[in-house]
Formats: sequence, C-alpha cells, structure tokens
Amino acid sequence: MKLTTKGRYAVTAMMDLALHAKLDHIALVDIAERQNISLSYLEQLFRCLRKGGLVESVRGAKGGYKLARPDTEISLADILIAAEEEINLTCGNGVSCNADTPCLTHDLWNHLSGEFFDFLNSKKLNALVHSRHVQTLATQQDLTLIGDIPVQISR
Amino acid sequence: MKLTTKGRYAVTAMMDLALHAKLDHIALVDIAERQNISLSYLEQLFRCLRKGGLVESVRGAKGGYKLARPDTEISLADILIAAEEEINLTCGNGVSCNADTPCLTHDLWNHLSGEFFDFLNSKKLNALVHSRHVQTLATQQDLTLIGDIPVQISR
DNA sequence: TCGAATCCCGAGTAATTTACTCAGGTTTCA
DNA sequence: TGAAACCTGAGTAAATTACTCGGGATTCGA
Repeated sequence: MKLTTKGRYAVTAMMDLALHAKLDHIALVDIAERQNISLSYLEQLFRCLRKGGLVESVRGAKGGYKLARPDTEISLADILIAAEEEINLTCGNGVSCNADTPCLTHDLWNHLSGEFFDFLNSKKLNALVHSRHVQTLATQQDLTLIGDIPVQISR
Repeated sequence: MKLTTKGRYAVTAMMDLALHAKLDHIALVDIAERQNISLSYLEQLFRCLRKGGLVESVRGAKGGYKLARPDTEISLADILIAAEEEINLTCGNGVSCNADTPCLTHDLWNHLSGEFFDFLNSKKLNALVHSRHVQTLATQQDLTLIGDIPVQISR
C-alpha cells in the first residue's frame, strides 16, 4: 500500500514536462537536475512512459521529450500504470484462491481496486500542476537552475 | 501500490472472526484451516492485530480470539494499519525532498494519501461480511470443515 | 496434577522486488 | 565530425516480503 519511488518519480517527471510544455522538447538532463533524479533512472522510466504512449521523444542533439497528449487527458492512473506500478489491490488469485475455492475477500478487493482506479483516473495532470504551491515551486526551480548555469530558459 | 499478503490475510482473518462472532472465541487453527493460511503466519499477524486493539485473546485450551469492538466500528483502514501496512502514498520526504526543497509532488501525495485513508476508513467490517457472496462462501467453508472433521460447529 | 490446546515471542531466512548503475549503442544538429 | 541527446539490456546491492522455527507461558479438563 505504498507508492514506490518509480511511481513518484514518474508523476514528478510528468508534472515537470507539463510545467514546461511551452518549450518544444525537454531533455532528461534538465528534469534530472530540476527534480533531483538520476539521469539513468529517468531514462529507464521514460522508456516505460513512452511505451505507455504518454510521451513522445525526439532523438539527437536538441532532442528531448514532450507530452504525447494534452495534460487534460493524462491521469495519475495513466502515469502509474505506465510506470509499471500496478494499481492492484486484489487478492492476487494465489494458491489459496481459485475458481473452486475463492477467498473471502476476492470480490471485495476486485471492487475496491476498481474504485481506487477510478479515483486516480479522475486526477488529471493539468489539475495537478495548477495548484499555487506547484506553480511557486516550479518557478523557484527554474530560477535556481538559471542561477547555477547561466543559460536561456528557452534554449 | 499493491496490497501485500499480510494485509489481505489480516482482512480475511478479521472477516472470518466477524462471521463467527456468535461463538465465544475462535482458535487460530480454525481460521488457518478455513482460510488456508499458515498457522505460524497467522500467529504473527494476530500479534499485530492485538497490539492494534482490534482483537482480544484468551489463552490456554479453549482459548482463541474475538473482535475487541463491534464490527461496525472496525474499518479496513484500522485492519491494514494494525497489520503494519502503511497507508502511505506520500513522497516519503527522502533525500530529494526536505523543508528547503520540497518535491513537486509533496503536497499532492499528502493530500491524496488522506483521501485514500478516508476511503478505506469508510469501509466497515460489518458491511464487508454482509454481502451475499461472502455469506455463501462462509457457509460453504463451515460445511466443508464439518465434512472433513466431524465436530459440532458450536463447540 | 498432567498433558493437550492454545496463545505468545524473538529470531532467522529464502525469494522477490526495488532502486538503482553501467556500458555501450543510435540518431541528429551544428 | 563530435557533442548532445535518446535508447537498450544487463547487472547488482539493499530492502522488503512472506514466511518458518523453536521454544515458552497459560489454561482447561480428565
């Protein structure tokens, strides 16, 4: 019942993409710096996100990633599933639960799992980045980076 | 974002207790048989449930466990927390997230975690065992056991 | 009073999963 | 041509899970 860092990083990275959506493509290096995530780990993560159809990539110098769909059409559930976090509260149909002898909680968890999915699916990326708090943080992050390395934000 | 077997077993076992609440005390051996859970694992689990104040025990022969509160006052959240499943979707306040530089998702997950807790907390044990499906299963389980070992259900 | 049934407890451990890293590609821009 | 970026597969230390084991403490009933 815990969120793994993979899931959290995926959401963070997608929010970063959404926040900088006005730029053409964002390089993973930038996200790695802004969000304090290892580059190699991000690369691995974006493999999943790309396979999941959530981001599009441009290879080569000046390449990078951008959202494959408007941020109004990407939900927390989409991101977590793409990052290979199962949203799975079910009984797992293990040894002690099969067609003959389903466990007591079989239906219960199936049902709750569905409700939980709907909940996460109702949270869209645009809403997530819209909060005052996130906007403030994002601005700070951009300023900090510009302070460190004097580059144009619109490179 | 997965439920561990510990959490599932805990819920199953508590449902079993609730279903047999008319009996004075239920021995773990019975639950182990009915629900196909290893006895030693159940013992470990019930340590947690007892510490969490969800069940009361009677030691010695003819001893066993019963619910410490009416099943209307025990929620899924209570059980999962007692079983040491954290209901924790937060960012974990790891290395890359502290007071100075909170991560983008800090507030987001805190908030969602709360909502999820409320959701699980609204599911009370009495409602869980009330479903037609669970009632049927429970009856089957009791009959099967009586078939195996010819004992009175009301021993 | 003994022994079986039961709860109780701490510790150990194999398997699995997580959270990464690494060493190399390939593609594209300037 | 070379640097900047994406892309890939494989490896691995640490943490977690899902148990087991061996023993002890209590209580009932014969």
